[in-house]
Amino acid sequence: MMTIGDLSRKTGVKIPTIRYYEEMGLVAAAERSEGNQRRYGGGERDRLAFIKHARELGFTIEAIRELLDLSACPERPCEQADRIAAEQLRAVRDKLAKLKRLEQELKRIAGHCHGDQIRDCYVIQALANHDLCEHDH
Amino acid sequence: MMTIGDLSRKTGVKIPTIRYYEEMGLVAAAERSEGNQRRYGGGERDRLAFIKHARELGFTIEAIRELLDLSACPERPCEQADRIAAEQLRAVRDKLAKLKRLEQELKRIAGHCHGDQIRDCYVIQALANHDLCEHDH
DNA sequence: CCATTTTCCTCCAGTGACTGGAGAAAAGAG
DNA sequence: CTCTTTTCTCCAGTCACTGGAGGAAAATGG
Repeated sequence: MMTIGDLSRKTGVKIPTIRYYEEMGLVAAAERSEGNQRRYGGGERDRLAFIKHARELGFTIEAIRELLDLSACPERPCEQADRIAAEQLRAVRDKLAKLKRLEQELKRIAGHCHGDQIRDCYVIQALANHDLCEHDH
Repeated sequence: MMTIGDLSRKTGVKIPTIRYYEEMGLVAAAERSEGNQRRYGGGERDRLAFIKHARELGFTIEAIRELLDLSACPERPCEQADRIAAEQLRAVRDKLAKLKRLEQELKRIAGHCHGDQIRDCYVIQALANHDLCEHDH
């Protein structure tokens, strides 16, 4: 049996975060030692690793909850899991598209300033006047 | 003089957000009518448009505060403004790089599932086993 | 066995940038 | 004057943590 510190070191998930996941119901309330300290087995380590991986891929807590519920039912169809992953891919692509537009605009704005003083600063001017932008955002 | 609702419609910034910006000190505390309602002039509209534009480009409130302070000093050098914009560009590029990696991995994971049941679902398996990933994230 | 250090417990507040609801007061229209 | 719309303040919630305070349990060293 591991302490919460052991589990934290093994998974790279911070201790308060583990407790937070417990509070959110992503991991079951842990067994306790005589002195009321949490004790974990290998199953919890795997579950936490799953959660960490999903978080790194940007899944929300809610999506992870669904994925964990699904993974407990091996005989169910995997449509829903595929749907959740596809949805996350779409969300990431949306963000990517937005960020690419921002990058373009910022690159233009940041590389465009040839003034010395704020008076002539293109950064300030571009922010003050939306018409100086090439694309909308 | 505009009411807060007029200002909101003209700039596209929601009323509670305008009040929030006032609380944060991005816009000065507005003049008030006899009945204690906020009243705005064209200067505030321009300032709010500046803030909105900067937020759309992802600048933090703190960065915007600095940019606004700078824009009030036309004779100062514009190095700092350029630095803030360059820093934001860097932040956006960092996020872009991370998201691109996520996109790759999610695309691979989401497009890889040929099972019918959760038992064989690649999405679930990939999340459970980090070794199935091509890159780190 | 005891002292010290490390780890753990719970509770609570803060992050960033808003967002929205409750309840009351002011403004505008007819 | 009434009715509706808008505004006011205050406060709580969002998301996913993060960290501090104050105290108890566990591990380590002698």
